[in-house]
Amino acid sequence: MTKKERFAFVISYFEQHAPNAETELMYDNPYQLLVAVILSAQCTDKRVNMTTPAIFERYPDVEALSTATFDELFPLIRSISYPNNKTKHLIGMAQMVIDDFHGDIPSTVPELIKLPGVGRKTANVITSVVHHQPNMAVDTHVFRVSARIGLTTNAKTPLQTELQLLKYIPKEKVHVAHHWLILHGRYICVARNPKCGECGLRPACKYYQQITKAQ
DNA sequence: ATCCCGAGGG
DNA sequence: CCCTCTGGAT
Repeated sequence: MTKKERFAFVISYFEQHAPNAETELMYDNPYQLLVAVILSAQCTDKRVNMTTPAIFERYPDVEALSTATFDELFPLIRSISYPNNKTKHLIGMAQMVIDDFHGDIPSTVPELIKLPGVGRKTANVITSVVHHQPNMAVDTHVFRVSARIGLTTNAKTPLQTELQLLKYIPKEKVHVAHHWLILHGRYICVARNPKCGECGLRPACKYYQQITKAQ
């Protein structure tokens, strides 16, 4: 099976059997999405969603967040990963948006990456979800699932995965493909003991071919 | 013990 | 390239 055929199978499969999410990041606007994605690093969506309502109530917009103090915000973030870093990042992000971007959340990857706490993955999520730009955010799920299936070969960094995926996924499908891979990784192609028995991608999956061949 | 929609710094 | 940050679920 060529790589092109593999991509075609995966895209076709997901178009007919789109995975549905049990929990997803909650947000009502770009500001809330940016905060939620910054908080989501090495943390489940469910846990992020437990913290964001209080944050959005206390800091309803980026200007309010820019005036927050560390001691005020920290307790609201205390129960998720890296609360120290994330508290500093959120306040720094809000201040930079106010000072350097006139209070508007930037809409391009190079601008977003300048914000504290915002790396390539987060920038790709914002531009993809909010502005429908054909950018592929590569998180731990997309990285693992793509490698297992064989959509990527020898990808050692998220950037390599991103570039290899963009080469074969039509631009208009990048956004939805990102979501497919995330959800597939979260519920089926999990890191430990992937549920190959429930996976419809078996005919196109390199990992499944290997483990069945080894029997 | 390993993983979760990573980022920043060396 | 590496390391550190660092809480909760499984």
